[in-house]
Amino acid sequence: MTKVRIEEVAARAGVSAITVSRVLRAPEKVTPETRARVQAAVDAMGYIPNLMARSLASRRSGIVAILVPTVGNSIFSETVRGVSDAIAPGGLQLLIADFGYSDESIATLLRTLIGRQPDALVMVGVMRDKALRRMLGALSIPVIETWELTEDPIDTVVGFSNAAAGAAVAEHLLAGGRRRFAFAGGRDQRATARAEGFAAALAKAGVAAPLRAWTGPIRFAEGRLALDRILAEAPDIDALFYATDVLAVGGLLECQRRGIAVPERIAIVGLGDLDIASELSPGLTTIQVPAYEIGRRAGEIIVARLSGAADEERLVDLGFSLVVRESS
Amino acid sequence: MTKVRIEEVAARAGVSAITVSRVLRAPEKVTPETRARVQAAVDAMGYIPNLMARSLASRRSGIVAILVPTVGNSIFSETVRGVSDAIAPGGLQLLIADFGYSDESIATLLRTLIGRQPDALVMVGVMRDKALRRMLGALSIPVIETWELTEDPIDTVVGFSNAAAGAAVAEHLLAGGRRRFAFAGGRDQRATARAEGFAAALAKAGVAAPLRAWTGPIRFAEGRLALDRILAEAPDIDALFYATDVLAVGGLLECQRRGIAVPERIAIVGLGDLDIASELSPGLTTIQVPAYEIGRRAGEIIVARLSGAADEERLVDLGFSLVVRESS
DNA sequence: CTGAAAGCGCTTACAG
DNA sequence: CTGAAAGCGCTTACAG
Repeated sequence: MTKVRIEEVAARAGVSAITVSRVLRAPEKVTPETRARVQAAVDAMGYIPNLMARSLASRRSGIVAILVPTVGNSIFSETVRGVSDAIAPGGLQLLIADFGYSDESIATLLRTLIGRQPDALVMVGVMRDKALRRMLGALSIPVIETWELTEDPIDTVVGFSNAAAGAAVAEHLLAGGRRRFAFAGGRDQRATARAEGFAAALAKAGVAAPLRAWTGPIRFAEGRLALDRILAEAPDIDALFYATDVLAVGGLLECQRRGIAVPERIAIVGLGDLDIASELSPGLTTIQVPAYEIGRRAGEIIVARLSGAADEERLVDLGFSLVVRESS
Repeated sequence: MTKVRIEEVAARAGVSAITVSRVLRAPEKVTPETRARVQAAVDAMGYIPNLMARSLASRRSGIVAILVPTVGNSIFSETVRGVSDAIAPGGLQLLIADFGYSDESIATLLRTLIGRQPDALVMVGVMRDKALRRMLGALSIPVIETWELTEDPIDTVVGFSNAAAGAAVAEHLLAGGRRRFAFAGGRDQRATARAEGFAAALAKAGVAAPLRAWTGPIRFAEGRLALDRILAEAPDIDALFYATDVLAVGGLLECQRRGIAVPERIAIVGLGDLDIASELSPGLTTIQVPAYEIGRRAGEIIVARLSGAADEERLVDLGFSLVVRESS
């Protein structure tokens, strides 16, 4: 297939290139007869418009860029799916990049994404870097930060309060009579916020600061190892909050294996409400977060803005909810 | 930020646009002094090349398009990650689209992806539709089909034999003395191939055909429901093969809940070797598939081909392995 | 080693 | 309702 260009379709239909272009983008502006003739030529020749050329000429790329910590199995793929579902009907396409949880590569990735002239940008997380904030703010396209909240978004932020989630877990565990706490999670912004909210609520209640266990890449095994380390260091811990469900499930299963009674001897709480959380016995108490909804809402905001809607709120708090099951 | 164009950078550096372009793409062709002057201008002005214009002029988009059943939590995201890891060093970007397991939307999605002039295309699955096969074949870019095998790929296929995997499970279960079999899974090509391989091996051994349970969207709950239906219909089933681990885990947990002894009363086998398969007790016997490696290899083939390497094999069988744990 | 000209394949803005 | 001209921001291919 030597690629068909718009001029060739036009020649076949006996019209000009602009008319073909109109039939494809705004058919109502063309008489039915012309339209039919052009459409027939398009179909016969298998013409597929070159979107690169269209983007360059129209200054509209039709691309939404999304930057995620990892394009792998994880709760973020639900957010990606939400964005995809929201923008697909509008004919927008998704350009995806992952920074592998490595903050250094963010600047480079962002520049490459921006070079592609996206009509909007979605990122998991809130950008702290001043220079990058300035660069993104100057882009004059919708820039949606997600999965956290901030009073000062670059443009718009869609998420929930990770600190409040941590506090809600602390209050729940305190109400259940727990007194010796631990927190296990990684070093990223969101886990840190959850840990801080958790610790602050505990401090307010006058109990000892939680033991902090650091985890590596998010996998079930990391949750298991964190549990082992925590119990080795402080055997009397009676409540453990994991930054995410994957870790919590690993910890819960390890308890089953070691014969540690949950929730009697130790309460376990996660965050994310993965499908599996409710399938285990005991079921995992967890913070349910609107992962899909965050993406969906981000996508909807983008579609609205691109079709000329005025900016809505700059801060969209989608909240979270504590789902109490048998593990606490 | 009013966008900076290459002409403006050139003016500031006192050179022509082509020289700026060279500094960015082939710096060794420019004298060190000129290079430094241009680079300084680029940095000072925060110039980011317009990749749409570059793509149009160079007829190289730098984009790899990937079509997946769903951009959600699933084993395919490992494949996406593999592709991403392999192509990122080469500066290629990933345009992703999902067809939500709905075959009708594939043609439309494919045309939009192709309109973006990708330098290569990866798809999960093997394309059967004749017209689409012809269209993709005529594209003159690498087209990699994955997750299955076929003697007649459009271009190159990277995967493993789903039928052989099903047969391997059957043989393992037969060797363990099982005699009354069931299979649970969806209607997609891969699940179907697994079911067929499983049934064929059973037929060869002279045992009764397996009971077939159909499942919906892949979730733990679907595995649980399939188990319930199977045992209601045929209480004497002693071996159950699920098309994927998510379903199998759901079934395994349901057995625990209902007090059905695994593997004594019923053996359960999955496919995928998700992290959680080894964390459960009993551990889940499963077929380990090279999900990440499939993507990685597809990406490597693309990178090699785009840099002028001759075609390697058109059929890359990455195999699978049976991981026997306690559930069978 | 550097640059002027032409062109990539569309759409915009203006006419008629 | 339809089209001729100009231009989107780069790179290719050729000169010098």
